[in-house]
Amino acid sequence: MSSCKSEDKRCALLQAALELFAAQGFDGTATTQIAKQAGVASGTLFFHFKSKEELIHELYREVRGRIEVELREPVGASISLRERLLHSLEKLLLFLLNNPREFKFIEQYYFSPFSEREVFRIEENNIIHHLLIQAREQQIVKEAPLMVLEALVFGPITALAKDHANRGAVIDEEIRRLTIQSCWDGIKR
Amino acid sequence: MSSCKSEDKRCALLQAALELFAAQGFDGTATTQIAKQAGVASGTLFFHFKSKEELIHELYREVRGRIEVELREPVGASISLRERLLHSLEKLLLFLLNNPREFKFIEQYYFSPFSEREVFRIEENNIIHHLLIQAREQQIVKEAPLMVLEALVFGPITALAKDHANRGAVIDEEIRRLTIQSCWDGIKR
DNA sequence: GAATATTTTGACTGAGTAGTCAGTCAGGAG
DNA sequence: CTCCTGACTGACTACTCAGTCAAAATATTC
Repeated sequence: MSSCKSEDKRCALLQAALELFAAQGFDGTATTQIAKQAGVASGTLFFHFKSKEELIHELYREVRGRIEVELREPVGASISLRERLLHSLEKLLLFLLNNPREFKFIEQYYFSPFSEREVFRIEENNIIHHLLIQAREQQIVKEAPLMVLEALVFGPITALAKDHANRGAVIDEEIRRLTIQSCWDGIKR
Repeated sequence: MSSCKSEDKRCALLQAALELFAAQGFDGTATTQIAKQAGVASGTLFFHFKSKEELIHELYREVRGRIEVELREPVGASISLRERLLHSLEKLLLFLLNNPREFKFIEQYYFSPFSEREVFRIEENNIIHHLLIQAREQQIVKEAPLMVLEALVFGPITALAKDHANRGAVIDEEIRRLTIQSCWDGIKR
């Protein structure tokens, strides 16, 4: 925090890793390449991170933190639960569309053997999770297991993000609106 | 088909590759390990497949073929379009739940750099794709881009399959029914 | 500004990998 | 019986890569 030089290099390494991992995958990206892209020597990576695996976990934590911040609701907004939920879903979708590298990295992390050690889901511990529970309690959405409700809202959103990140599909305002609205139609009572 | 000795080893290699890839990923699995698991010499893999990459493509084609067969509808079934669609979705979900290795392999393939060369989607060229188009023409589902309709049905299904394959979530009959029904609620007019 | 602590460097190591190739051997043809 | 074919073998090669380390550079303290 105080000394900037050191934090800068660490940051540059995480940034470079994110870009390369998204483009080439974890195993397709050598640590030397990450260092090169970050503009540091190959050994520096291992000063800041114990191993390549630790770098990946650390990067995951960092990205996940950014998503949580992104979804954080403005205080004092007293609109309806339904509105708040739809708004959060829209924000999540927008974030994933605007940050395809982050999305690709996270999907990769989720399917990698790492994720079995360090538990993960975009879904957990975020506002949408809690909004769904509340909405179910208040009987404005179906009385279904949380797993089902989450699949019904996160599934379509990640499907669109996948189309965009991996195939360059253009997802305009209209498509986003239609999808989010239909997610609601799927879960509402 | 006729000569068994040769086909057997090729088959054993594909089978071993599927298991190991699902458990350890493409890069986490050495060709020697695949050969060992298949009970053949390391060189045999390269007799049947030009390279590791070709083995992966071949395995993908094989798995995809099996899914297509699985989803093939019985002829002469003259139930409604809605029934046929829901039935196909249920069959897809069941297949992915019953074959987590196939699911993991396919997801991995989709996110790997390979898929950019050899185009892929579970979605394309299958019955569900065509049923959705028909249903939209007949105005029994929403007038939305196909991408949206597909996201709304494949998204939740793959989300559940993910929960099951990667986290061991138990997806019972009730959960399947609820999810498929809700997918319909999401797309119906 | 000397002494000490932190950070950075890049050549190096050793483990492991994809793919090769000279040779084995069962079985079919003549 | 002899020759041939081609699936199969496994030791081998050329190479890559994560991680190390001794020394240099830079920052901090007294």
